[in-house]
Amino acid sequence: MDADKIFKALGDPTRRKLLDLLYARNGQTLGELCDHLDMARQSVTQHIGLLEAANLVSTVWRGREKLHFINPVPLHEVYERWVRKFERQRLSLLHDLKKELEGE
Amino acid sequence: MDADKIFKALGDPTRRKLLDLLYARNGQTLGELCDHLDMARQSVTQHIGLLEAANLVSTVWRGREKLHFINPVPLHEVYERWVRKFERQRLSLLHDLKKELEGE
DNA sequence: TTGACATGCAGGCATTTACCTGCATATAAT
DNA sequence: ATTATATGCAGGTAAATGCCTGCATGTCAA
Repeated sequence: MDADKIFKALGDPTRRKLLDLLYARNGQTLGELCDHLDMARQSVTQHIGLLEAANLVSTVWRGREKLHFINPVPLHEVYERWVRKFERQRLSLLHDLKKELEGE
Repeated sequence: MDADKIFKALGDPTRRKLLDLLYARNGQTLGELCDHLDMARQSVTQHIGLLEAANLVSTVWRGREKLHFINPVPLHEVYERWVRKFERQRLSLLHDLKKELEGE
């Protein structure tokens, strides 16, 4: 997994909205996705390009139409590497802070 | 939670390394963190500023030293909103793709 | 076969980002 | 008191980013 591409792809509201749009209905065409976004088609294409590069979206051509599908695998990998790892610290944080404030 | 700040904060290798450094030993000072990074102190300060803005790192002053602590809460919120939501689609993706390739 | 439709490609511009250097401030140590 | 240490603040630059417009290509439909 390429954490850099994944997080950068997710670090933009338009691209997160694209994921939500595909979550609502998977397999939409570029044009359909554009209908929900207030920007030029080419800008949407660029955003989708980053989502594809991060492997968050896969596409299939059907005639002249390009269909878009969510790929949730990278999200899960992000979870394994960047969320789960840090979860065990959740409860200890306050404790650490207090210790430090008391001069340890 | 501010997804934008969180993902943008995570979308940089230096900042992810900072989180890993703090995971290895929580409560490090700025100087200690700088020792592991090959860039000017001020650059590290800026990176930490973004991590703080995303609430991924909390700091405490002890005299002239600034101590840094991971806050894993935003990561968990990211998981709830951006990973868990999409997990149920994991198995259905291939099915969707095949359906589309067959002309639905 | 001609026109309409869905998309790609190339390039241009303004903003943001990631880095730097130089100087200032506050705390600790001698 | 004076010096050393830890950090902040201000500003400058090059590269990356996000948006656009104009034109090209390939597919469907009349």
